[in-house]
Amino acid sequence: MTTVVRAAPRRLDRRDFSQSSVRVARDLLGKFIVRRFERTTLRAMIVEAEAYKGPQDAASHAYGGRRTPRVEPLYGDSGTVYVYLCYGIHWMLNFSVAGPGTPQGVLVRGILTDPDGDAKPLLGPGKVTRYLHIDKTLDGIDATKSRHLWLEARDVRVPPRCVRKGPRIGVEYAGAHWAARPWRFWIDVDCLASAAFASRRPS
DNA sequence: ACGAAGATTGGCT
DNA sequence: GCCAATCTTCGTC
Repeated sequence: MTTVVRAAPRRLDRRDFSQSSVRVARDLLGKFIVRRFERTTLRAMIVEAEAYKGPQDAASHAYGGRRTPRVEPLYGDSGTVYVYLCYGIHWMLNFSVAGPGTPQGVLVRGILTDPDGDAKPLLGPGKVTRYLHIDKTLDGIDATKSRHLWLEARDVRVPPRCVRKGPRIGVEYAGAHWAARPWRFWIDVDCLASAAFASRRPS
């Protein structure tokens, strides 16, 4: 008889969000978003995320040190939630990272939903927020403390060989150089599935 | 006060 | 591949 040791979920804390945006974007792969509202709890695994570097990054809302009311959450403490409306239709979910006063951010672009064990990929930042019921009311909250939205590390191992990276999406307006930076990270879910299968077999 | 643009998505040619 | 939807935000006048 085998015993499966399952670690308790660990809520991501200030330190987890305090690294550079590129590092956090990579590290958020395989982590879970937990969203609570009206006696409902939704959980989804992050499978795609993008890094924005702030003042130096022409694709960032904080480019050139821009500091308007909208982007203020980016300047907040690590783990502050930044939600904004895109094209008047879609809410974008971001986390401020790299420390207070440093407007780096990570955009969540894709999740794996888990309704009754039937995991299904939801790719696209607008689809992510629609599924999780995320809107402006969550803008500015602290994800390390909130009862409505936080992140968890659970028993999911993401083999490095299953991680892909490439240019960010929809930022051509920032110019070829910044649009080409490989700061979008995602999990090859097929690779992850076969890795999980392999780990269950004797070596 | 005005207007252009946007870290997207889905539908149609 | 092209384009409309939809509306807040912010630069400019």
